[in-house]
Amino acid sequence: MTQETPSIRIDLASPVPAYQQIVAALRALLVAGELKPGYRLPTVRQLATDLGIHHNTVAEAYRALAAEGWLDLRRRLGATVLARPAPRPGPHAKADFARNLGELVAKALADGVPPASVAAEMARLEASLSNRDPEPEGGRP
Amino acid sequence: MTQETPSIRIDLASPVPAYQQIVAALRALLVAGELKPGYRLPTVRQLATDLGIHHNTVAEAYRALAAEGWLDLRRRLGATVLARPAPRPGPHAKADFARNLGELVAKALADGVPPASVAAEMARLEASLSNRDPEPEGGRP
DNA sequence: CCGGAATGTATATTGTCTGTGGACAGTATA
DNA sequence: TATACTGTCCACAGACAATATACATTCCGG
Repeated sequence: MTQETPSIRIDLASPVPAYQQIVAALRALLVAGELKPGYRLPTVRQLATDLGIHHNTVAEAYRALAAEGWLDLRRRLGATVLARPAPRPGPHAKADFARNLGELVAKALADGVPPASVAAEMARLEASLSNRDPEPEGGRP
Repeated sequence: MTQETPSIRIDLASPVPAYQQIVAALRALLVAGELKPGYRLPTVRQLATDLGIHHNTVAEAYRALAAEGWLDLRRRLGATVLARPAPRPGPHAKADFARNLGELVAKALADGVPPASVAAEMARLEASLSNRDPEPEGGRP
């Protein structure tokens, strides 16, 4: 096929809903620029078969991403990645991130992950934040 | 009163369950060492009143923390913070943290939080990770 | 020693959410 | 135009969250 399917993995045993896992995983790829505007995602039935879930569950994830402005959903055309300008942050966006980050780190430490590993992972992400393309050029057809 | 109540805030409108918010918030305080062994947490009814929820919801959060080894629950005595050794990390602990961290950062960027702010918050936490007490000494009665 | 109050626990109930099944509607292609 | 493919809608079963209510246990005052 002309474009490789984005490698998504979800954990059906996890308490976090499947469609939310799909949203989080795809959004990470979108933010990272691995899914550029114009990209065509797999059909809901195709991705559902790959993940072993119902196509309606994938459809709900796609709808959530479309509501965020990432995707354009059309019948027969599938899901197309849009060029999405970064929105103005809401009043709580930064504070919410800080709180969730603190709780996530606390959870990792409580699970026994060495503090050095936690710090290293954050430092790795910081580095990748510096190398961000400020304006990704449009993909070619 | 002799010991200040830990300041916990939960968002009843959030889709994440209230008892999980309590668990995450208290665990962050426990990991940070702000709640030392011997500390007595508010009673389930007291904290429930403060948060505007049912006392059974707080009790469920306390039970979850007790199952993790953080608290000792006894009738009439309330919840007492225990000295909890860091467990050996499970096989997926580190990888799970890395994945969740990446998705959390992607969410923040998608919400419009400036990459510099995201990096700064992570750097701030890294610094606090260096200043950790390797072995907190037992509190005195 | 006893009784009441305080506190965590157990059970039942109600509403919400998640995932699925199946039918429907729209669109590109032959 | 006919057909196959694709996203959408509606209804249902099961699980989960939060509550109401009653109970069991423990401390304290007399």
